[in-house]
Amino acid sequence: MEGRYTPSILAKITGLPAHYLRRLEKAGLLSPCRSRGGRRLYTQRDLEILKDVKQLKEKGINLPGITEILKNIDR
DNA sequence: CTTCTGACA
DNA sequence: TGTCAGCA
Repeated sequence: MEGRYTPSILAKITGLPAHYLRRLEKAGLLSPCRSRGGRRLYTQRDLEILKDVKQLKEKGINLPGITEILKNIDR
């Protein structure tokens, strides 16, 4: 039942641009999967992460800040 | 059309 | 963080 969210969907839900999702992935705080051709598949798991990321960003946190905070939580 | 990657400002 | 170019 993992929702396969395309970057546009996450961008809509999280309000983050598709490219920013890539940045989070590089930060190591996301858990994306790789599908056919190299397309990314985000799941409900990513939704939870992005939800936290969004909240932290609203607080005025940036990439490295959100990274260390979210990396502190293990689910 | 949509997504991915790399690079640059 | 946002935008550009090229590619699949």
